[in-house]
Amino acid sequence: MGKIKIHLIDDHQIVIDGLLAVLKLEDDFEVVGFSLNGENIHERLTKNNADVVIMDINMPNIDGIDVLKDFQKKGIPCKIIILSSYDDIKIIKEVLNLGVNGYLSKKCAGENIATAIRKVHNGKQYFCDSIKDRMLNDFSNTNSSEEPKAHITKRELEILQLVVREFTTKEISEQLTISINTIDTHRKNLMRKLEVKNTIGLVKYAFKNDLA
Amino acid sequence: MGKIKIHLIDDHQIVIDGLLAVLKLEDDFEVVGFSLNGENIHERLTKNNADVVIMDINMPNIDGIDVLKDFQKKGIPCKIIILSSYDDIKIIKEVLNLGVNGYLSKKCAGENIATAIRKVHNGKQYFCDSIKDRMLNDFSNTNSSEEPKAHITKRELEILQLVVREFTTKEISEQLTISINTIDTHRKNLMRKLEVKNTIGLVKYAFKNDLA
DNA sequence: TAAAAAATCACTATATTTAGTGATTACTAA
DNA sequence: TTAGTAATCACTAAATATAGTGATTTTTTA
Repeated sequence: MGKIKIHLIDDHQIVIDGLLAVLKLEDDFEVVGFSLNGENIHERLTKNNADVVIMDINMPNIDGIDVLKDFQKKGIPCKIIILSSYDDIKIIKEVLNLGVNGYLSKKCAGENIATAIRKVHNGKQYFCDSIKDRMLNDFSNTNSSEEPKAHITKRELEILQLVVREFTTKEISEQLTISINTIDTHRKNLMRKLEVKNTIGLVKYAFKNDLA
Repeated sequence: MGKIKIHLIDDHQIVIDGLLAVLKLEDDFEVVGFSLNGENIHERLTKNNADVVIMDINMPNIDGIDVLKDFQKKGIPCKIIILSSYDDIKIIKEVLNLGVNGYLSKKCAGENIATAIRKVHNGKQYFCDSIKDRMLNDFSNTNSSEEPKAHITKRELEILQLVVREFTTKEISEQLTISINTIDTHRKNLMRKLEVKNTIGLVKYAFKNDLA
C-alpha cells in the first residue's frame, strides 16, 4: 500500500513549514502539495491525487467556508481535515455539514494530526478532545431550548431589523407610518418571546441568528 | 561557541510542534523550553537561560502585550522575536516600543526564522519582507492624515462588555462600585468615539469587533 | 518631573424605553 | 365558520438612556 497523499492549505508559510516538518516524521505520509492562497485549489488537489486535505479554517486571506462549498459543488475524492485556531461551535457545525471528515484545534499536539489523517483516510471521522468537548457541551445545551426557536412574525422581524439599525421607536413608526404604540407592542412581544431583558438582548439575538 | 538557546511561546500546541520540527533542522539551535500559557513565563525563561524568545502575539489565551510589558518591567537578558498571524500596524508599532528585536509574519517561510534568530542573537534587528512593507507603507501614510480607529480604554472596554451583557447603567455602577455618573460618562465617551447613536450601536460594534 | 491620558464624579434637562393592561380589526387555517 | 394568530392602537407610570457642561483625581508616558 502506497503512502497517504496529503495536501496542505494555509495562508501562513510558517504553518505550512511546521506541518511539513511534523508530517515528515511519519513514514506513511507524503505531502504532495500545499496552497498558500485560494487559487485553483480544487484543480491542484485533483491533479496531484491527494487523499487527504488539511486546511486551516480561520485564514485572513482565504475564506475556508467558500473553499469547502466549492469542494462540495464540484465534488472531491479526498478526505478533509480542518485545523482551526479558534473553536467556534457555529463554525464547527457549519463545516461538518460541508463534508468535513475531521476537525482539529491548533491547541492539539502534532501527533494528533497523524492519528487524524490515518483515521480519516480509513473512512472514519476524527475530532480532537477540545473539539469533542465543545460539541458535547453544545449538544447538552441544544435539545433543551434551541430548536423551539421562538417564532417571530414577519412584521416583528421587520421591526427588529430596524431596531438593530439604530432607529428609535418613533423613527420606526414614522417609516412604517403606524402608531408608536404599535411598534412599542411589537418590541414588547419580541422581548417576551426571545426572553431578553431589553433592546440589547434583541440586537444580540439578531446578530447571533444572522438576522442583522 | 554553544548553541543558541531558544524558548517558544504559543498557545497552540501544533504551532509549537511545527516550530520544534523546523528549528531542529538547524545545528546551531537548541530549543530549551516552550510555554503554552502565560504562567511564569519570565521565571522559566531566566531559569533555562534562553538567548532568544519566539512568541506569537495574537493568542486567544495569552495577551502577548502583557507578557512583553512584564518582560520590560522585570528586565530580561534575551532577545525577542514576534510571530504574528495578522500584521496590524498598530500592534507592530506597539511591540517595537516594548523591546522587541524581530518581527515575523506567519506568512513568511520557515527559513526566515533561522535567519531572524541568528541576526537577533547577534544584536541586530530582523523584520520579514511583508512586515517591512507594512512599516514603509505606514511611514508614507502617516504624515498626510490618519483615522486613529477609535482607541477605547481598558475601563471603557470593561463597561462596554457589561453593557453588551444587558446590564443597565445602574447595575454596572453597582458591580464596579463606582458612581452612575461615571458609567454614564464612559458610555457617552464610547458613543462619541465609536460614532454611534445609541447603545445598539455599541453592541453592534462589540459584536463586529469580537469584543463580546 | 511635567504633560497627557484615563478614570472618576456632579448637575440639569430631555428623550426613549420598559411595564402593565386592555382592546379592535384583519387574516388564516381547521 | 370559527378559533387562533397577527397586526393594529391607547393610556399610564416608572425606569433608563442620552445630551451638554464642567471638574477633580489618578495613572501613564515622554
